[in-house]
Amino acid sequence: MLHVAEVARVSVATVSALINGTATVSPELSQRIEQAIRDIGYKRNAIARSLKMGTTRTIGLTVPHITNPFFTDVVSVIQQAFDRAGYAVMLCCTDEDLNTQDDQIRLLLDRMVDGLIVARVGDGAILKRIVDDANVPVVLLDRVCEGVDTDTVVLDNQRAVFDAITYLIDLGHRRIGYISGSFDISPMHDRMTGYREALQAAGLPVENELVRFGNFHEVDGYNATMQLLSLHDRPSAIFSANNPMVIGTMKAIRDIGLSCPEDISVACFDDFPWSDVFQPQLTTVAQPVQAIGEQAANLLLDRLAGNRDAPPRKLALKGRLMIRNSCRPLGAIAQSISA
Amino acid sequence: MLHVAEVARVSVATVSALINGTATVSPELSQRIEQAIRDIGYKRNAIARSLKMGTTRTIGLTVPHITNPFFTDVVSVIQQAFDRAGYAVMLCCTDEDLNTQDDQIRLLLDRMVDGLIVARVGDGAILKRIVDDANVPVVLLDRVCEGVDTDTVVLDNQRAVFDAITYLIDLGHRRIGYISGSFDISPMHDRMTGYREALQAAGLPVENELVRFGNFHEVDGYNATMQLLSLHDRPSAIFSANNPMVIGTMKAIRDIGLSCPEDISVACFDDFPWSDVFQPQLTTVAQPVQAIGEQAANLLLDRLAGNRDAPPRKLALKGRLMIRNSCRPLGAIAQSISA
DNA sequence: AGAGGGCGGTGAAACGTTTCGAAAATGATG
DNA sequence: CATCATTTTCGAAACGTTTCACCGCCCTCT
Repeated sequence: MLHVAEVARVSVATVSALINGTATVSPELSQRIEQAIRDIGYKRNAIARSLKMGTTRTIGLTVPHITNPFFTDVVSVIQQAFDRAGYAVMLCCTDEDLNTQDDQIRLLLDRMVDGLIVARVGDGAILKRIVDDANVPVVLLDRVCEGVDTDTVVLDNQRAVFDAITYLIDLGHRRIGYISGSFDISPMHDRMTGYREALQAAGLPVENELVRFGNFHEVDGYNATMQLLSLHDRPSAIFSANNPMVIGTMKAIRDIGLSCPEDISVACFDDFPWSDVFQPQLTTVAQPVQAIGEQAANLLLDRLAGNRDAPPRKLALKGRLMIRNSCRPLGAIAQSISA
Repeated sequence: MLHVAEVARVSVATVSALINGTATVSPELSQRIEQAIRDIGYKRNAIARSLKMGTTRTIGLTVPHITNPFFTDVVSVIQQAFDRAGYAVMLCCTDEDLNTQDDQIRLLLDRMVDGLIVARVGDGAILKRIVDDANVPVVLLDRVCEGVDTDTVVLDNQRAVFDAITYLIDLGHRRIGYISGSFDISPMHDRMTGYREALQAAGLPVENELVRFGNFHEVDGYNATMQLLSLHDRPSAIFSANNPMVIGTMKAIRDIGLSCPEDISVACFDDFPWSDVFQPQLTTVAQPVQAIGEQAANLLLDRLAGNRDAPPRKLALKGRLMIRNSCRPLGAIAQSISA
């Protein structure tokens, strides 16, 4: 900029004024400056600008796994939204690990991101502290966090699973296996509650042996399913509370020599692009990923636009049960249908 | 830092020296400074540091679509690699659009990223100019670029498709439909060449009506497949040169009332996590995503470590044909198998 | 005892912007 | 033509670091 100013024979203040339109500069000087900018190929240094302005026009986004199709889609939507608004987004994957998450949030905060969208991992205590003394707006995505009172976008997980399990019950299933992720994130807790309540509402017992826990990965779903299928009285249906784990479920079913839906019905959380192309077409709870991503982006953009003092806004969106052919009717229901 | 210096009754230079370990500071002062840092909750401002140092420890990464599972995986691997090295990564999705790509690369360059990994889109001319006058190392991913002479990691696309088509031919297929993305990116060109050469090597004609072009999206695959299937003499197999398009292919096959592999065989580029769980299990060309991501990261990290003058390095990795059950033997071969 | 060499510490310049108050130029008015 | 108001331009400080040249000080060696 100094160089431009010299070539155009003006002061740097004038160049800055022209570039930012913060003051009127005469046509004559404008032209000289613009010419100089072109000649030199000048590009404004956003780092220096950020230092002075105290804003980077960059936000941080952390998700547990980008390969989980839910997060893939949400990241994609959020990236587009901020791109439109002229923001860059720094992406971090925490790999469901608490320490990694802390490090990454600190990394982002160090770099003076203007805001943060976090699909958090683990206990919220550390996150709360980090967020409190960093003075940037934060929106929590997918997972609420006790004690962190900030904008939030989540799914109504309890209701969504309630509906899915009720659907299975209506099909005649009585023993329904349930594979959960660990309880330290809210959706897993809420989904489990939905499972329990659906059973109770139908007068069915909640049996501990039918509930298994895994760490969100395919292999966990595989192991959990193996355990469920080797029960003395095995379930006739399995619901997996997350998407990567259901792959393990399907592989376990295959490896044990059973088939879906003939021998066992399967449903899971999170839709994916291939779900209605291959057999079996998986019955899933689809999250409104577009809406979730957009709402999260909007909440943050609104804060960034200056609306700092509004009370925290909590959005809970509705999931949608996508009924396909991976769950079959059982018992009396099946007979009345085939009759 | 000024504040810390005051509280610890030392100069800022000493604080800086301690934090960075660039000079020895006496145990006494060290302790006072560390205490002050804790008391105040001081965090070094990475922006000011970047301005002074001329490095941001941030890299830019642009991909056409993060929802394409190939790019999802590669992004994930790259993110992890740079995370380990203490770099942040800014992610941009260009949506296969040239202008978007230009804007985003400029955005990244403005923000003074230390390096760039680009899965480019469209013609390389503008990219070349942008990259030339920005003075940062660039590695090209997945797609080479005429005239831009820089580090590159690609797949040996021609060979990979050659093998896949040859496999179909060996199964007895003679009329093989081919759905390509547009030719302005190198992989599509090379894959097409592989298709042609495989046919020629087998003494088969390359028929124009069997080759269709799309714009990488599911809907393009759908339309192209519809066209292929309504040919007077329709192909017995279809190869899709990209992954999202094959979803369209499968939907078109279903909608037209055919089934795979009984009526038509299907294979495609890019493996995905569900490919061997559902029916049909798709035969795919798997790219070594882990290696591709790591190599790209390593090339860039090496440049960032100071190795600026080494001549451009071009890596071509091998794909792997994952044979599953979406392609069936035909004619004499089928009979000899069933005999 | 004086010279030389490390060591620990500091002041101040520099990175490339934005911005504020003041100065200069211009135009309008009496 | 002097005065005032308005518009345009500018100088310099500031943002929060790093770094370089320099300065005491103490130790060691002749």
